[in-house]
Amino acid sequence: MLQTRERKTSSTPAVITSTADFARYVGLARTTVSRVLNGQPGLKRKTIERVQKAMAETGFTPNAYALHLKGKRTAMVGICMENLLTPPAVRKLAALQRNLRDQGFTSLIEVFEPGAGRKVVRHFQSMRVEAIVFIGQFDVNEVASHVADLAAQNLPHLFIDLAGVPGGTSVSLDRRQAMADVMHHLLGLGHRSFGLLGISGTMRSTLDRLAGIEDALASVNLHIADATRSLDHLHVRANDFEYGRLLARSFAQLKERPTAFVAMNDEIAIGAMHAFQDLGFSVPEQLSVTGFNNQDICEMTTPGLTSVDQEIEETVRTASELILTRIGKGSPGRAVSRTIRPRLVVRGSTGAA
Amino acid sequence: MLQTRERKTSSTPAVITSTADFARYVGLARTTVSRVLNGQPGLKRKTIERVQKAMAETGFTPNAYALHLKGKRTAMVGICMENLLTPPAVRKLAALQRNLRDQGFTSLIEVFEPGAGRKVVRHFQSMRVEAIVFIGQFDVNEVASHVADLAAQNLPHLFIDLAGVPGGTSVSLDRRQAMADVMHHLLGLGHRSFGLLGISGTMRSTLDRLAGIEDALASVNLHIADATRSLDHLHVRANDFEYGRLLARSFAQLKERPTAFVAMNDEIAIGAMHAFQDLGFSVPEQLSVTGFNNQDICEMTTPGLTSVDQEIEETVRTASELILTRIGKGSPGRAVSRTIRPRLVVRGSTGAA
DNA sequence: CTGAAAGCGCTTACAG
DNA sequence: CTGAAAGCGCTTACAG
Repeated sequence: MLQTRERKTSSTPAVITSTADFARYVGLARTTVSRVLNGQPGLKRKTIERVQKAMAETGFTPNAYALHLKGKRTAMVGICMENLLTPPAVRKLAALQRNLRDQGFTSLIEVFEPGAGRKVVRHFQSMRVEAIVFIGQFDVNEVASHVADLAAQNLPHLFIDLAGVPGGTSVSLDRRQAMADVMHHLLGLGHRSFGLLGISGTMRSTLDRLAGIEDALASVNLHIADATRSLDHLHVRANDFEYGRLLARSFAQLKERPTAFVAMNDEIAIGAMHAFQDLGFSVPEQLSVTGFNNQDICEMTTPGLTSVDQEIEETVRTASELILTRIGKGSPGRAVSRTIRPRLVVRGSTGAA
Repeated sequence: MLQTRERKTSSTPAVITSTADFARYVGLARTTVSRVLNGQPGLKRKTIERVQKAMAETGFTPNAYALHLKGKRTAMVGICMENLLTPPAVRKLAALQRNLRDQGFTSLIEVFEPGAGRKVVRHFQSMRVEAIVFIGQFDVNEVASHVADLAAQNLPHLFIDLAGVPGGTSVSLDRRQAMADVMHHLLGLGHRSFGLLGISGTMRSTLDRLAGIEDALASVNLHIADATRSLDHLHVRANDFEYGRLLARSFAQLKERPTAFVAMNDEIAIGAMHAFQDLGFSVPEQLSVTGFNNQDICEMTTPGLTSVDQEIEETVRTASELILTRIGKGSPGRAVSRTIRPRLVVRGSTGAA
């Protein structure tokens, strides 16, 4: 009793780091304390209260490392992010983290840089996460080797937004369909010549988009090489708004200018639309512009920006269900690719050719 | 040897979960494997290679929980986020995570919901993080109790963007100065009547902003109650763009309309500016608008939006240095409040009254 | 309720 | 290089 008093009034009480210390502090056996901490039956209410009071006083928390060593589930999921700067990716992260937390899981979040991914995956494995989720675009070959590793470790994984990884399970927007929808909309308005803004490169998602554009053009007997034009090679992509602006200025100087511009994302589209407007072109009377992601800003431009909604809620809901089921089964299961249907949102930035 | 072969060719090899299993697989003693894993000297190159090959084959990772139980540092920092939806907060998170990772630390990221914060802090403690960083605005009283807890546990903490927590160490933008700068700019342009957009409530950061507004007005003998007007109570804040739009429409109906509008953030400012323009007001000829955060979009509106830059790089650099120093010392140190000087960026949305 | 013991997966001396 | 042993902080029977 006296000892306890002294501790409490001491200005720098020794920090309690183990149940042994803590049991001594409360004046109970380690075993008893452990039973209280784990809510086991057959304890006097007074004992329980004593322990709870002491926890509040000392701020003691049982060491998670010892707990999990003893076999308690880690209830952790590792999340590999392409980056934390792309708004739609962060929205997916936020939604996923909320879903996982609601089911009692903690998220370990790491940015997964090209080439340094192995380190992240290893770290997640050493933390004995119960699953790994990848959000964003990654190099398919690099990531395929991780998929094999994880399968060998019996660890479920899931790609959000990256389809086509051998052995990979994924939930992703049907970008091919999305671009076909955009193109059909523009073709229906009479456009036959298209400027592509930022849609280039070898990333899987870009190839999917180009395939969708090709599909739609083929349906009216146009060939993508004839009907589209890209000036992406002329500028460096840093700030997307600025990139869109630069691309638009270059397109404006072209002798045979496309009548419709299809952008990689909303930022590039808005940058381009503003640049065109500054140069005296009226949108959509003289030219049409489309974005991608349907962010809040699309409502804020004049005219509003036609864009594609990713249906993030549905994507993340599907992803959460999939991964939680697999965690529950304790097995990665077989590779599955779920596809989310995009939604074209038409606004004032697109009009008749 | 035969046994090893069998394992390797078996279609579902038993998952190796401990150094004991692994040592058996390689055909070495546990001690030897452990020494290789920890890069200790005095080992034959051939032995090292054997172990490395086996690691690649099996994907085995030593259990982090056992490592840390043995006394290895966790090298983890807990980050409590107000939310993952505010772009500047996420940018701070991204920068902080990068800085920490460069120093060998892993970030545990959790959203810290009002009232449920204790759970997050406890979880971080149980994971034996070496420090806890809070990013964003929180209830000062709630958070003050955690500060006391952490001090008792000898755990360093840091608030990014929340000053004024008793016992708290913080790095934060001088919002009072920021708003004084904005107001001096507008006063210099001849404005004497101001509409406040979204600057209301009892959060510390809001009080700081109002104090800055008051300071600037006092310098020209104006009283804040006379010179400013808020209509925040008339609308619900959900989508900030939309909120700005709604507020502007209400202000437009006022008989005595302010000539300058000072918004909580860029989104509200842009929403308001667009609404005013739609109603036929020209900006900045008939009225001025200012934002806050200086996001990329500020360059994208017509006219460009005058805004305040948070100097995120400097903020996060200061924060990283502070927290890493304290982790290094293994002690929370005494409460310190570092202040970051904001930078007013003047664009076309502000002009003479 | 107490107290002694075993064991989770590691590392680190220690003797061979 | 091997092998046996101790110990990190827990939980869980087990005997009292």
